[in-house]
Amino acid sequence: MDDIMADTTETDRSAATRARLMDAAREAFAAKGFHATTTRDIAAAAGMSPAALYIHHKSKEELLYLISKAGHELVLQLVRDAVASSSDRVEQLRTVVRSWVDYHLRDYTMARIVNYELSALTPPHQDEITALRRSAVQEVEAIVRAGVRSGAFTTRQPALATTAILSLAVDTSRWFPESAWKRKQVTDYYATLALLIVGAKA
Amino acid sequence: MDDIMADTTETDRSAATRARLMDAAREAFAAKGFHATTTRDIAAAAGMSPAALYIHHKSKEELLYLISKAGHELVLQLVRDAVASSSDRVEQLRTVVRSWVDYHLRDYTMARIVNYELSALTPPHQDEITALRRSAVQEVEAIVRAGVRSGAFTTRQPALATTAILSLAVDTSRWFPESAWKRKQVTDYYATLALLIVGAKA
DNA sequence: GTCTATAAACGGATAGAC
DNA sequence: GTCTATCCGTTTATAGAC
Repeated sequence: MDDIMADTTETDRSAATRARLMDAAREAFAAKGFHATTTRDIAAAAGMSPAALYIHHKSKEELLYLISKAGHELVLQLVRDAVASSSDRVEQLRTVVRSWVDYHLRDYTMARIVNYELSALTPPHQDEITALRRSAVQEVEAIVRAGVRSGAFTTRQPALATTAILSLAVDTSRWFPESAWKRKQVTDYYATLALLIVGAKA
Repeated sequence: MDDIMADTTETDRSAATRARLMDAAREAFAAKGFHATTTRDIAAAAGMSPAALYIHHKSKEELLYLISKAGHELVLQLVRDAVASSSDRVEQLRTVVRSWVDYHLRDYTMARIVNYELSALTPPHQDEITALRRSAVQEVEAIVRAGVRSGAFTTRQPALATTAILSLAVDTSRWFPESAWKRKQVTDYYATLALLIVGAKA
């Protein structure tokens, strides 16, 4: 009993420390970029010595990889949830854009890493993350194409339309925190624009 | 005469070398980011030793600054040319979007630096570049607002519409070179989308 | 698990010969 | 103006005490 409790406590503590380091790394990578961030920055922000970082993570790049992977998995999940939430293409697209944009605004530090730090990953990690990313994009494109087939959307450029819609969402993480707009305002507007772009029937 | 010719030749040579270094730096910064690029990378790509770089440029950051400034001035010029090209708001917006997008696709290495390496500039340089950038954005927003006033556009969100249109253009520099689309296809499509976003009368 | 200390390599920038 | 050689601060990561 004591052993089990002790183990659980240890595991929780360890997980908490790992998470603290990931949070610190995420903030720093988002603010200055991966290469401009030092392990000293991350360790200091997490309240520990640079050496302690290496007990919990193999390298600085591993931190980036874990953050990027978590962020991409979140996006993928959010897209799949949106698809599952309705069988109506208009509703699916509206939901996916609302979720994607809201996520980029709410969690713009993670979004910046997801969108702009891919090239700092090692090639194997880059490949893995790129595959996740492609899956998410293709789920959105599938909604658009299905809507076109069913007659719900009228765009003659489903692939380019998808790229445009996702560009709107992606780019928010670049400018958002400095702008005066509220999250809801941007989310609502971009969901409307997405339907306009695909030519959703009124 | 000899002196004048000699001076002119020297100046030309020097300018050419400076340009070669800026080209090399632009490619490297665009591919890997400012902080991941070393002065050795730049010098090697320009075919000279690391030390030679410092005869032509004060620092690595100065190279970034010169590239970013040139890129922003080009954008500003292109926006002003578009405004001057017509008094019709629809035509102005169509032209500015076409130029902006085409520039981002044609010169995506410069565009990446313009869009994504601002935080690597020194604070004074960052301030200067940000002012240039704001000017360009405001010129576009002025077109949209003028169009709304004249009844040519119907959007009720001119500022957000401008942000959306520019986001489409900006984000192309992130994904373009890897995609299969041709420049003209993207340029035409995005000019059409811009008019759709502002609600241009058919 | 965390620390201090440090190894080992890197990177921006300069010195001085040519 | 360009090179080779190098200075010297910084950075990632590890060693070893506690």
